Amino acid sequence: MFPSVNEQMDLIRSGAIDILPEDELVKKIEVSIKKNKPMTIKLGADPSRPDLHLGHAVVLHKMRQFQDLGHKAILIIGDFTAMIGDPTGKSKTRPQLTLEETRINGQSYLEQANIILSNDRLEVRYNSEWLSKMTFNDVILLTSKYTVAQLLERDDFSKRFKVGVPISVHELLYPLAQAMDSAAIESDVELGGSDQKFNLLVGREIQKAYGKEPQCILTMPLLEGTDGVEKMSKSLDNYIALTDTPREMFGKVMSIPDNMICRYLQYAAMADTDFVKSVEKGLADGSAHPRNAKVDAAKRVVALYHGEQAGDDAFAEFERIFKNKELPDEIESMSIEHDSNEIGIMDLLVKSNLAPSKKEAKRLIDGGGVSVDGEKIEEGFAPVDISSERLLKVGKRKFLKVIKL
RNA sequence: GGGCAGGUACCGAAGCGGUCAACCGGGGCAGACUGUAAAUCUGCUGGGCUACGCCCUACGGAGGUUCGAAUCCUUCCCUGCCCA
Repeated sequence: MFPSVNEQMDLIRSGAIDILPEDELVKKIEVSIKKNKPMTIKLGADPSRPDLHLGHAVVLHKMRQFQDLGHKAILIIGDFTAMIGDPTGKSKTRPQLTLEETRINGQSYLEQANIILSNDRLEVRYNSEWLSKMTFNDVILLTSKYTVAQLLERDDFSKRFKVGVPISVHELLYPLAQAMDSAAIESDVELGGSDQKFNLLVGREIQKAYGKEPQCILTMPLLEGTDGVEKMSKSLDNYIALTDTPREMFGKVMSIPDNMICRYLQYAAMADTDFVKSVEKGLADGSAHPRNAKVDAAKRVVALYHGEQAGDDAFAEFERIFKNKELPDEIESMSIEHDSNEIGIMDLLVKSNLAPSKKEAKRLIDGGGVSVDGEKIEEGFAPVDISSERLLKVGKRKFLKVIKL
């Protein structure tokens, strides 16, 4: 039924940062094989940000591997915890979501996660199921199992504490709430990003405190965003969404710094380890050209989510636009409402949402970034005749066809 | 409850009566170049106005002093530290 322990461990180890404790995991797998019973793998999902990106995908792919090995995936949608507000991030208090909103977001999360996960052996649970039922007594009981000092061990808590950035009590409770999830579903393994290590380990302790078998934890690296420095996140706008179009995906991968190529090959394109190593070597000794390596990585990422053909097409399009400075295949069009046939270029840019304000439009024009039908606009008040279709270009990659409605 | 230090644009951080739409850094955007939406260099980075000038809104909130405030005073809110 199940692959051998070694086979399983090889796959499980690939790309992981920490597996704690590893020998315990080996034992769990042995038992699983002996009893022919799948392990329960937990992954918590935060439904406050409904757009999944390649950063989330790293751990989802790991989950998929467990599924492929025959184990059972449980996706916990943190609808309850999202209602309280996520503590990660600084002093900003997140807007509280209603239960309804979290459900909608949770649904959207699920749809996107399904791009990667298999539908077999997948269970979805909402943590309000058990967390919302807890009484204050239950909370006291839970919080008595852990100490302030233990909670302050968490890196970001201790840093914030030291520097004097406020920490609200409910934020301290967050790891405990998440740990409750593990106790509730009796997970064997919990997956997460490396920043989750602390929370995952709390899960172990709380499971023990509630008389359950403690879970093992597995952390995956946090993929850097397209800037190559900060971790990928929506708020930093350095992310590649799972639902990005092939063209966007390709372009965004091409925008990563060269030193991120191998990292992306491994964790964004999910290329196998040997291949990544060979590219690494090639780049180091100069036998591989960074641009070509990056193009290859970009193609692979697009292929992973849109198919191989899409990868090739995206490459062709990229060459056309950026190397040959030609026009993209398809350009969106927009009808503009206006009284007369002529409209000032600044107004046109604002109306077509290519600039947020006329000031900004002016800056773009002054900077030489605006052209109409291929001709650079030099003057802010230049009139544009929109009785027939015009091609607007702003910057290197914003194209829009406009015509009077 | 008491004492102290703070709250400035997307973030960090100067400014402490006029020359402040606010130094500087990061980020973002645009340009040049190129091997790419890499790297490097340059410019821009509140809003309105046919506009290299004028006007409006902005420095936690509300009042006040002043010809004039982000800068001084009062009060309120928020945060951190120390003491209880």
